[in-house]
Amino acid sequence: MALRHAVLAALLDEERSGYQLAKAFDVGVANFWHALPQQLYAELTKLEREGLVAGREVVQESRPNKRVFRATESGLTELRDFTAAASKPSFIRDDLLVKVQAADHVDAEQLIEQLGDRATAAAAKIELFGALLRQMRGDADEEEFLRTGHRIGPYLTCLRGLAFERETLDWCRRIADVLRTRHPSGSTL
Amino acid sequence: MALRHAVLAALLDEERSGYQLAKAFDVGVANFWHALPQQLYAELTKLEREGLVAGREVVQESRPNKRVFRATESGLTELRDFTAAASKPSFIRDDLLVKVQAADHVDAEQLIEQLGDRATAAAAKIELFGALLRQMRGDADEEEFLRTGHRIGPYLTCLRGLAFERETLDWCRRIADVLRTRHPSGSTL
DNA sequence: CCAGAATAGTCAGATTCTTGACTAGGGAGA
DNA sequence: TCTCCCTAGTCAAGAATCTGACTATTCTGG
Repeated sequence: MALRHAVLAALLDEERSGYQLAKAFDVGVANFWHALPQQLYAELTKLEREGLVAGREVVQESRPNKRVFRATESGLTELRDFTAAASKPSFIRDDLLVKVQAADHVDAEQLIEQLGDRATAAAAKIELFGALLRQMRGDADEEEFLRTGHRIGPYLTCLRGLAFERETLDWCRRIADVLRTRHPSGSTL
Repeated sequence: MALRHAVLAALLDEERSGYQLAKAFDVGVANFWHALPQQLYAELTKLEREGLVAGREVVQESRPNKRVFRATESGLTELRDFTAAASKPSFIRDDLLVKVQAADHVDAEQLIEQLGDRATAAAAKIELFGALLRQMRGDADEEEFLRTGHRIGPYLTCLRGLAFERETLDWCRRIADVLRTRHPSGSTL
């Protein structure tokens, strides 16, 4: 039941359309939750029916009209209740880790390649999150922004995303090194 | 479809019962995949029907009998095919991050408390993973173990788990500090 | 002695998430 | 001009996951 709360959290500070949400919740961007467009449109429909978000039609020229949503007072109440309740523990679920778990039994070169792909993706996210953070804090430095800034929630989750991707990048490189040392297969030094 | 591969990966090196798997895939322990007992028993049934794992009854005294499983040759092939295919990108999905995203709109003290809870859990996992790593590498130091060790797959995923939990712990503390600075509410310094 | 935890599973039902397709108009590049 | 991508959504079906309950036996702590 947390998708709805993630959506509410995203609609607190600004109005967004389902399409905009879909882009924010995309795998390549999301820093606090991930979901597919279909889930988001469905959830918005439910949230609106329950009065937790309010929608508004925006007529546009030269592109399709859209409906934008904002969290209502009762949406905020719902989110506060959610915050008051215990958080579920987070856990790891990652294809790549499964492959590494089986590292001693599978093709090392394939694994190294996949670690490289993941590293590339992580590097892209690091760039993205770095830019996002700079944009959010504006002229202030981080300490100052976090002390006095206006809206720090998104900044804090973005910091988490950044740390996570950095960790991913380091780990991928380290593991690839270990595997290369054990299997000097390519011999293309 | 990755649960089956996670199970196969767990049954490569040693026989395990569903019950043992269930404990290894528990939220508090899992370092490469998480699943509930029900899922694991169901998956084992399917895997055995498809010949990817082989089960064997073990009669026990003073406790219920059990069935232990091991990956078969065709299970290993399946896992190799899985390794050859591209990995799905990993993503974040965490209640606590949703709450932090909404930090500017919810009760700071509750948030700080939850960050503390998560930090405690992370510290416990750090202990656990540290002990696991020491046990796996035995007398060797890490570099040596990773160069010459026998089975490094589980070690590598455990390293990832450890790094992740350390990152979680640091982040929780940092965010709690930030929130305390902005809301010197308790005034119980 | 009795309660509760650990071992070792099973079943049904609901919810959530993913896959894949489909509509429709406008702008940009080859 | 033709095609592809972007905006902005919708629908259906299936797979994966979670909630919650239920059966047995044995060992352990109070």
